[in-house]
Amino acid sequence: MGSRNPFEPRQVTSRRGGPVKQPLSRDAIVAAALDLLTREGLEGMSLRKVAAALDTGPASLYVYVEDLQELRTLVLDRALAGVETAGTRQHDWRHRLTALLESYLTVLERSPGLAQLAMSTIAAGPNALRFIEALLGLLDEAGVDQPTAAWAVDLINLYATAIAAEQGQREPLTNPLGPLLRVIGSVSAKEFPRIHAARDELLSGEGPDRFAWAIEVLLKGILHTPRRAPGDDAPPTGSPTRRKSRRPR
Amino acid sequence: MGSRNPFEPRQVTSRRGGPVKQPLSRDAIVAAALDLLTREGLEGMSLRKVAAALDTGPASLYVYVEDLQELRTLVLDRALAGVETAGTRQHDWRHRLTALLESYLTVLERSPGLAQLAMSTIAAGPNALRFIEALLGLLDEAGVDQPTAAWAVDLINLYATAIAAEQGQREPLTNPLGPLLRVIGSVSAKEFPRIHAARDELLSGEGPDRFAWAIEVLLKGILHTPRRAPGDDAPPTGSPTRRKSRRPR
DNA sequence: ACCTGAACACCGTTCAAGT
DNA sequence: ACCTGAACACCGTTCAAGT
Repeated sequence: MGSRNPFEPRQVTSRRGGPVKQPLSRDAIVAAALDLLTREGLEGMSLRKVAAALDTGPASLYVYVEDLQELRTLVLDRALAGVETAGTRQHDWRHRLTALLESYLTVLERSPGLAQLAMSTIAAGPNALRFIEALLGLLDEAGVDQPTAAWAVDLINLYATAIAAEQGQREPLTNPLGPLLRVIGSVSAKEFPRIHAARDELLSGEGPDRFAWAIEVLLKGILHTPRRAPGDDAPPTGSPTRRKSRRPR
Repeated sequence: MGSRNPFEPRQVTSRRGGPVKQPLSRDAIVAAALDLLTREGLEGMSLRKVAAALDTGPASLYVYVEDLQELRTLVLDRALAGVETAGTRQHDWRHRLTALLESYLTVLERSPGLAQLAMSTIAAGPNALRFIEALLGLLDEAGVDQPTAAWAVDLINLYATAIAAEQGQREPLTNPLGPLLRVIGSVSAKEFPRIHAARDELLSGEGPDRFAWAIEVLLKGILHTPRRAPGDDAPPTGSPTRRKSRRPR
């Protein structure tokens, strides 16, 4: 029909009848991928489907994205933009830490497969950094010394991610039952007496209650396990190593 | 050449020049799959490759195995057979708990991709149950009450699995550097002052030291966070719930 | 009952060819 | 420089056909 404007290339009606086809860009690709992930899960976020959603072929994406792994990293950080790190000034650090972690969990649970992706991706984008920065701030407020806080961030982050991944895993399944604990109700008292005896407790508890309990455990443990004893400024010279290293890394 | 004996069907020299081709069986399939997983990682354990290793076509496996997901579950439990749950009588519960977890970790690290598999699989086979039974026993020795121990098992198990999965993830990568922390060395002091200040601490520490510290955190936290206060036999009627539920499950 | 070849509906990635 | 069709080397799963 009209002449082509090179600055707005190929204004074509989209397949889904949307207004206009966006020109390809890294951002558009990541946005489409996150949309697919949210609607169809991790398996649904293939390069071919992302390309199809953008009305192009899979080969076109390689201009903007190294490979699938890089796309996943970008998608994860884009999703983490939804994590609330602001934090109301009103509450104490404990409330705000819980709120921060619940926000993180909510974001991971909103897109099925995102938590799985978070478990298998390095995730050092700006939004992951913002999350870590906020965690460090709250631990500082809590009175945790810096070396301890540094490791604690890792522990908390890993646990929260793992919880989300585990819950995401059993969402498509049947019941609101436990994680690796479902066969447990019918376990033999002879072979596994303790599991049998504790089977009701093993299966009890809503996810959020367990999460809140676990966070309490982590915080209480962190507050009572400084990497250096309170008055111990210099690293000990005798080096009373905790345990023998399992292997060098 | 000779006549075929129906009880030992198809005695054919294996592709790899091994002695004889085993008749197909669930056990042989799982063994071949675990072998592939150990040697080639999670991607290498495809149904087609397992079939090829057994000198047959992929369709043949479906006689013994429901689908890939079931095969993964079986492979995981077979691998967990390597976890040492016996425990020497000599040491205290703390030593034995650490030894148990290190055995679990060692098994998960021996086969690259196994930890990932453990994160995405329910794993309620006999060997997973044996591991849980042992954990419950040690927590009981430690004086942890049963309701607390039940949730603690889940927390410890999830953390250990997640640690292994994270470490397995960066094994094919370059350096002995941190988990989501590598860009962190060059992070802007303006944008992320706390990360910048703590960057050395964030990157410090060998994997085993961090793991030992984390286990100490978990144990100390668990010992100090009973689900019910020590003298509190009945659940409280007023139900002072910890926090509002995020959503029903 | 067990096994299989062939097909189906997918993958990620590459590359020569087009604009 | 950006985009693409076609191909390559894979997937899991199904099914009719063989023994």
